[in-house]
Amino acid sequence: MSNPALHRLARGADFSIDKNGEKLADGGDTKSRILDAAEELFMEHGFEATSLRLITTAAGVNLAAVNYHFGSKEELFQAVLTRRLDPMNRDRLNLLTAYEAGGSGKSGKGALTCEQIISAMFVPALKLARDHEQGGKNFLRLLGRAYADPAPFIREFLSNQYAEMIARFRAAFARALPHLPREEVSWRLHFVMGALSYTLAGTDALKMIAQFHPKEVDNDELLLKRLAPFLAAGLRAPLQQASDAHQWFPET
Amino acid sequence: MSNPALHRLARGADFSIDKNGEKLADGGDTKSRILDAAEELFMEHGFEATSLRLITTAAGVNLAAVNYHFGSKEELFQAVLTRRLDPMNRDRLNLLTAYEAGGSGKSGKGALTCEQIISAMFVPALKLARDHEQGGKNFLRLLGRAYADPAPFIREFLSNQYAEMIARFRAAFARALPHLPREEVSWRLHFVMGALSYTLAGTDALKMIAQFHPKEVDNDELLLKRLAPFLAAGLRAPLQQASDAHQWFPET
DNA sequence: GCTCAATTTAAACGATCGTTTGAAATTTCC
DNA sequence: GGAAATTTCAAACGATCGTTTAAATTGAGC
Repeated sequence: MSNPALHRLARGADFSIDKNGEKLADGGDTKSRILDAAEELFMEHGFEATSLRLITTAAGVNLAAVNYHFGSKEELFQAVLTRRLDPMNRDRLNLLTAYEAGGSGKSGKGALTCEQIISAMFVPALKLARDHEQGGKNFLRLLGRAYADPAPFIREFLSNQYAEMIARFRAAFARALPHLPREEVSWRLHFVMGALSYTLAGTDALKMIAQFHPKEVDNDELLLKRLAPFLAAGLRAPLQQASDAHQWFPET
Repeated sequence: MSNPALHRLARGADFSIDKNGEKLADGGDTKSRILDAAEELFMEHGFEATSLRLITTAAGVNLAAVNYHFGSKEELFQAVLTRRLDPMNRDRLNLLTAYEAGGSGKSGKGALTCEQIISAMFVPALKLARDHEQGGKNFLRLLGRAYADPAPFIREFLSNQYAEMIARFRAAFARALPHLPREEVSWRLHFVMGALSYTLAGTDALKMIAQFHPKEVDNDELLLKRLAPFLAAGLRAPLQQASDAHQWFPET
């Protein structure tokens, strides 16, 4: 076997705490411990500023374990994202399919409402924010930051991961908003995804604005329940005519 | 003089191209050349992934010039942000003051419309996107990415830079939307700033969605003219009642 | 119990990082 | 034009990075 990255066959061992109980190493096998520690540290410091030594120390494993089990630091980062992003986007597609099969849309035959489509996007993210005790919320913030990361391998990875979901949701919004040109629908979908990812990632910037209500800062559920009506109203905004553009910005 | 970082008194030399015309070193003195190169490279690769050797080579200056003129890599990054962010936010405040002095608001005595407030936020950003031949657009993308950067010194710097502007615009929105609770206004302002920063930063993610119209991708003016009506509609959305929350998300 | 593959371990690799140093070059001021 | 201050320069600093190596340890199958 020349490629050590191919040795990743799980053995099934499920030990718990470290033998001397020193570190905060989580339960599970080596790969899971690395993924859990990397998820939290990548979220906290970003990809470039998080060293493999920091991750392996927090996970209570040897430094070489990352390259043995995942191949490289970049592949570890992709594995951290895939572990939760893949099921979340699959849930989104399944939810959208279920809504479309129900056929209770109000804006045309077979078309869903904007509220239903937004719900299909947000509910799986909300499930991630609630279900896991701490891993889910860490991941949502990590995902929001990955969206803004300039590293080419991250951008390409996310493009591939989201391609199918984007296509399906753009088509759904186009049916829900038949009066809008296709490109306007694309732009508004972009705004929705941008606001969602930024909101989930921006816990720190949030304190700056909602400084009087710090108790809500880490409540992702309330956050999404405020964001969804905001975005639904934006999606239904009347199309801006070229002759009205002057009301927004001065000429030249 | 014990502190070399205090030697930053401009001499006023304004030479142009490198003596052998090799690099793409911009005109101006050493400090300006460093700032220009750093602005572009920080935008392209992010803070951590951009080395001082890359910056100084692109600027055509010696490696030690950064530490001599700015003190450290972090102080250089803050100088890059301050150079354009400070005038932009001052323009925003002046524009808001001018609108308030005009007193042509429609939603109450002395209150501005959401369109006017959004215009005061967007026009200075739009000016930056148009006026400078390439530096302004580079900076807007850099700023959007700085918003999502987890580095503590970046987050603290931005909080201080934006504190005054946030307070003024929150008060303006609160007067324009008197029926909304103060905390709801804070949330919606957060959504507006998030969508703006994400939109200005996300040129790459944008290609993923608006794939059929790549000619518009780098047209920040058209982008903001589509985003502003979207956000104005969101700001005016009716307040979500607690009894209506079930329409968005399932219970438990 | 032995074998062999899978995993873990300690140690080191070469490369690159931000920063510092002291001397050389340049500019400023009188 | 000479003295002093400022800026540039080549070189090196110690530290840390991701990755690799080879030996030690572990576990499963016969």
